[in-house]
Amino acid sequence: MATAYQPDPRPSGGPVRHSAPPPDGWGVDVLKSHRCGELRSRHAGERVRLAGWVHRRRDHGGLVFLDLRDESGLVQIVCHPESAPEAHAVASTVRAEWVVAVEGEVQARREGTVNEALPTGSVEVAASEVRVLAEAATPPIAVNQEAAAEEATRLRYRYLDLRRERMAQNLRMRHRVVQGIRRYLEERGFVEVETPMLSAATPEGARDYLVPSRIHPGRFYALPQSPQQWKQLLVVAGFERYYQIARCFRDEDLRADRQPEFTQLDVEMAFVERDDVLDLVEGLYAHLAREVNPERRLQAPFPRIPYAEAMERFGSDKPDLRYGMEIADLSRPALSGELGIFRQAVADGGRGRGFAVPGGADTARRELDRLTGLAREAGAGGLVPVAYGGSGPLEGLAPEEVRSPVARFFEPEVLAEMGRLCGARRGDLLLAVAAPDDVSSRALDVLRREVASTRALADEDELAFCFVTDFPLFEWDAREERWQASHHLFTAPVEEDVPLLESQPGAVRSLAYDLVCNGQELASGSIRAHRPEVLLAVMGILGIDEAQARERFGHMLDAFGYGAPPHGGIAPGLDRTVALFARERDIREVIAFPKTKTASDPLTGAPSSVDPAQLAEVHIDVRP
RNA sequence: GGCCCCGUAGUGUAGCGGUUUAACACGCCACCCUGUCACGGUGGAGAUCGUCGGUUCGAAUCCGAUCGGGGUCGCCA
Repeated sequence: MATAYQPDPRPSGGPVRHSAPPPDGWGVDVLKSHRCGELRSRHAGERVRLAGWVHRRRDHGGLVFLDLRDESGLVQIVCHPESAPEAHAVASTVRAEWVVAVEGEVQARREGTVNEALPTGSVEVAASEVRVLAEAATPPIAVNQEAAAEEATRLRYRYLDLRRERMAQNLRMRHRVVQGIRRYLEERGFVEVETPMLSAATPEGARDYLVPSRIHPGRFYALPQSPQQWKQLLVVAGFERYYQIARCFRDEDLRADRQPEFTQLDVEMAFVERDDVLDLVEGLYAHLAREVNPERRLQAPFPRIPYAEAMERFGSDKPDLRYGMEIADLSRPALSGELGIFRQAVADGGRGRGFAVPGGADTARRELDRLTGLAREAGAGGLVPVAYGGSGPLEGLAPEEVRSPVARFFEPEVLAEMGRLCGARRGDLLLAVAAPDDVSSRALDVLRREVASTRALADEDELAFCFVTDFPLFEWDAREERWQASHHLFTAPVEEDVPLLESQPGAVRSLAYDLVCNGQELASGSIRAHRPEVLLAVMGILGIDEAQARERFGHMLDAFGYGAPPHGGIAPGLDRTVALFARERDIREVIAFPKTKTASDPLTGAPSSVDPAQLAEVHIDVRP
């Protein structure tokens, strides 16, 4: 498929709208007495001055209609050849996207000519004067319709793309979300503090964007991947409730939900425990959803699901809770059959696990093959489908009522028991795999999401938030054969697991948590290890001895030595949050000037080559 | 970095070895049109098919390289 601009999936909302229309005269100045979109029947008889872009022209030879568009919306201008010949003559020459000023009288439209689809549709402005303020070349992408356009074209002419209703609405949505965040946090005593963009490179985590130093030959600043250390230092400095809407940079490959620069709502709080942070974020998102997405359903309080439970029930640490299909352990009934794969899996420390697809019994063979392929790609040896015929509960299942390639290995009652464990009824389809837990989780997660997607089980009008908690503190990096911090290295372990630090690092739970909505991770955070001895113990597991710790994190350890309050925080991704509320699946649709897949900007040409003299100043030789 | 998809008038697509003078829609230009609102009607202009190279009697069409855009795995919280 071409990489085309997808049609806007949302119901068409007419012209650009504001949550609260501004009062009359908001935009009063020399050129404009009113804004196009605010004119209503009550303005009939008023003389107005308007200015904006020609959205569309309808030339009847005699009469000419202009749809005039400004930030507030559209209004129809009518130009009569008899009563205003000069205005009519100018109107006959204007083209789409020309900028014009109009003076005229607001008139109620006569009966039968009212346009119900337009907020201003009950009136029109009879022009006495039309002035051209700027002509416009024919735009390479149509501003007045939601037509497809190549991503590169959209970005090269982003200023035109942003004139279109969808993008204009998305950026206004972003503004409203940001304002909502600021108001919410302001009411709760948070202080917004800026932190440096030029800081020190860190070997951990993502690749840094580097900035060469002119004053220090051979040295580099790094753009922040996040203000992590700064925010903790601010808390140590006595700012008990800090936040920042911070730009972050990561030099990694791009995705629909990843840009090289992106925005985080960075939050840190002193004297808090995990639930204080979660309560705050829950309140914030419930507040934002009510404000910008009042039409969508939301369940509060948000479920708080430990990581282990999320993996067990959904095979994922970012479960989509909008549909059921929870995973069940099928090992016990599976072992009573003759099928070798289940016995083998259990003998190897794995299990038989599966879930039921409601109404899936009629799934075609071809589709089952495709799902099997997906399970294999995820590492499973195969997929065991069981289709239960008829309707009603799974009692008294006859052999001919079960359709499965493995039916002959099991008594019908055993297959029924497997179905019951997944909550299946007749008419449903059981999908099961036999594998180690990490493999079955991965495979069943893929299948769950695939089935939900093909069967359209996820309700787009629902916002199913949840928190996932108690992540493992470490994860094993098989390639480098060492433990890595699964969140980041300042994350505190769960207190009761501290004794396990030495003996079983993999079993230590952390006070890290994620905010998840509709299967997407929106935020990540943790309570921090603020006691130097715990921090050093954690670093020890990560292979950082005290000397190295002093070398690299001495400033943090020093700071924590001068009276660090217990603290923690979270960092929601703003771009993802806005995309969620704007019902967009690509964060590029909610960023004014995003980068392409190859991290370049077709509008400005960045990244560009620079003058050799400029390079010499920062002591850089570029290899040919 | 690996794999996959796409690149044809301004825009989006069709054409996928030879009756193609490269088609269609929107847009654009001209003329007509006094109640339209995705106005309507008639006519017209506009493309060496991303670029370079190869195969072939013949290439938009097949092959290779390259550039650009997108997806995905790795990477990334």
